[in-house]
Amino acid sequence: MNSVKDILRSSFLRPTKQRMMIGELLFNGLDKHVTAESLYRELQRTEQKISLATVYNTLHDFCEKKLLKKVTVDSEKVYFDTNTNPHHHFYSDNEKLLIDIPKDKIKIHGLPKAPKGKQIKDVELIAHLEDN
Amino acid sequence: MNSVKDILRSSFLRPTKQRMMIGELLFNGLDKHVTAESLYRELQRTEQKISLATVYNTLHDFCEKKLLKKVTVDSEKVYFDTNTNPHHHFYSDNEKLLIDIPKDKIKIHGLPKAPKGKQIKDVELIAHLEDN
DNA sequence: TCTCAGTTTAGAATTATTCTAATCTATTGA
DNA sequence: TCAATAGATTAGAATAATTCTAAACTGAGA
Repeated sequence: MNSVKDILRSSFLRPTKQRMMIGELLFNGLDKHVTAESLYRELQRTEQKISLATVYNTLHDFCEKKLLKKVTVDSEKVYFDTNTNPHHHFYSDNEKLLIDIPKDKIKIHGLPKAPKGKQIKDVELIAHLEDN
Repeated sequence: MNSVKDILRSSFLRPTKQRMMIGELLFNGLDKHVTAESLYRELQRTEQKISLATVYNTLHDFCEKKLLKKVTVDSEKVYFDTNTNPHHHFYSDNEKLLIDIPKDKIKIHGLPKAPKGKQIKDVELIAHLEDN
């Protein structure tokens, strides 16, 4: 089985109560987009209280270990995506809502090569939505 | 001639000293990427002092009038792009540097249609760079 | 069980940005 | 040209997301 404890272990993160709690919420198989704030609020409802600082620390630790992907689509806050495979997003600026677009749907042609001394690390495509 | 004063007038913005100064710096024909902070620093060097609040106000006003385009690539700060035509970007996360990619270079195929009730307003592609 | 490096925490600090309320000024109509 | 006023500018306070700090805590190996 691929328990949260195993996930943490294989990323060399000590499976502390707090990390376990956060892991349970995030790694249940479904793709999720959370912010530090939204996750913190969700955690508040449980009995085990976790500080906001720990939520930030944990999200960053998970990111470093590639268990999460940081998504910057809105200057107001940072989203963390449990889908770490390459893929793209719809984003509704109004509702602050992120929706995944599977990578294989989209084909990008003609990307120029990176400037000297650089290489392309990641291509991010965001289709901004508006109401119609 | 297409002076800054004319640009402001045709956007129904009163050509005040401050807006003129900022316009002179931004609309000299070259594509520029600025942040409120970088523009403020640039303005500090001139004799006419402008407050940071005015820089923010002006950038937002220019944005509303489509004289600038807001670019969100980094959660730390917001960039404003004098190139308001559709186009894409390279972004070096290390150096915090934005580089334009002309739109016609890149072809995007297979974009799914927007969710019900929504339409695509704008497609933004960011190729993140790393050193090699 | 003991120890300690790694974690968590509250609260302070920082940073970008927005707000507020007072002051100033570009425009317009007389 | 001038006075009135709507729109702009400003300093500084306020806000919000995030990071930092230093002290207290804890999981895991000896």
